[in-house]
Amino acid sequence: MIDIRLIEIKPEEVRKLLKKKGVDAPIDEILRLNQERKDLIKEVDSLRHLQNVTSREIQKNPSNKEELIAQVKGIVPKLRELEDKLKNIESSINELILSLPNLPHESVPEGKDETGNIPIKYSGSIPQFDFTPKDHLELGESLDLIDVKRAGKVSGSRFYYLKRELVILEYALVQFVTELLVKKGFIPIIPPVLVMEDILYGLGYLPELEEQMYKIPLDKLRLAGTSEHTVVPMFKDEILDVKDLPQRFISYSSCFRREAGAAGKDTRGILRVHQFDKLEMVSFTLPDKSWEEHEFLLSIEEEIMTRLNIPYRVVLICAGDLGFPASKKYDIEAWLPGQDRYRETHSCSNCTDFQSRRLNIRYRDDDGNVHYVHTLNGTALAIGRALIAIMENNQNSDGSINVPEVLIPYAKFEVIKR
RNA sequence: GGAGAGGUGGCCGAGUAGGUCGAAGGCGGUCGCCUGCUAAGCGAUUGGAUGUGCCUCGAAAGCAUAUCCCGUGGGUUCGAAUCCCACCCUCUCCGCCA
Repeated sequence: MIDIRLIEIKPEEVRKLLKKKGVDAPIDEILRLNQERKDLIKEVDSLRHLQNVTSREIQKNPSNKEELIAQVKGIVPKLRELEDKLKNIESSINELILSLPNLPHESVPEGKDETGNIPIKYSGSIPQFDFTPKDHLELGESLDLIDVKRAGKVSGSRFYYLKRELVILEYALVQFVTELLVKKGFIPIIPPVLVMEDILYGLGYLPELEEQMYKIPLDKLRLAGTSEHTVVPMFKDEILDVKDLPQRFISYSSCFRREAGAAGKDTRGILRVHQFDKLEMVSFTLPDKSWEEHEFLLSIEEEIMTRLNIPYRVVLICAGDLGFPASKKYDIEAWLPGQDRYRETHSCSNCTDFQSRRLNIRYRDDDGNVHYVHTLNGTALAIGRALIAIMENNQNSDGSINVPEVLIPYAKFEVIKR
């Protein structure tokens, strides 16, 4: 959530930045309510003060008891009334502020939607085949690595069975990435995949992703769409020690997405599915270190792609296409020969203090003062899409697939063939 | 799922016939003193939120002051950590089970 003080001090700047994100913010309404709130607090506080003083007097001077009680009883209804009013105003303000997305960073380009995104870097060489490359499903089915048909029978569309070497390759990827990140100081973690709804409101993903998340109504729980949903809120309502920052996690979990509104889109294969496994990086940092951290997370994503030898490009996401809590975001898109184009495999966001403010995650600095941390998250590897990229980029004319060199020590085989 | 216990400050832990309790005591932390250094010892200090005033161009920080916070939300009362209700969570035992 945006700091209301920032709105007070620089209302026009906030308005402008939100406009960049395509949001027409009710700044004036917020300021008006906030003034009303402050006036009410003054009134309520002075009444309470009077009440407290009188109550103490009753205790000290029991002789005047009856009279004093009568006196206080006079102010109680008024106080109740003002308190209710204050509560209402506070929740109105809250509602308004919570509906505002995070402010975009100055380095974020203008733009309405994904057409405004800017590729800023290309890396790796696109493989040249002297045959028509197959897509991952064709490869996967002929090698008996992917079974979408039977999954449809059991779970419906957009589900799949991963089989044989592809399973081993998933384990290899998990180990490869986890080892790499642990070496860099990340704490490996396997989070719960079910989340309480309140937490998702705190993260700013509900109600935004209402349609996108699986719901378990009986228990008011949701299936996490990414482990960001469960790792970031770990420190809800906590005050961290400055010595523990930055704190970095590499999380491995299944992710669940309803893909509502994507009907008919990417229906082939396992590119867009309801359930997939993902390794996700989450960082908690000092406010003045988060931009540095953002670049650091991106650099790790690039390192992983480079070491897997997957051609990719980095895309800077424009203001209009940023997620609700993100102040700046990079995507990485891998080259997929089966589609003859780049497709998103990673994303990396700096959410600044937007989530920590909502979740009340703070740290105490060396002077003992308390501030909000910054939170960041980035895909280390989305297993399904990584497998697609590996299969399609490393295929041979006979339909076999070469295992990327870095994975061979983990997978213990070099080629997938029948 | 059945039965019971409990949720207090960074931690441990007092506090229920309602009244200066934001909260004893201990540990830990910080700062002093002592010491050649460390330990011990001695002394002091040690939560968060919100508002207002001073300060500032504003914010932050600082100082002062008021209000709120003893799992969460309501209620009773002049007054609640203490009484009542609802909810959440934790623990123990039994049952079931990957």
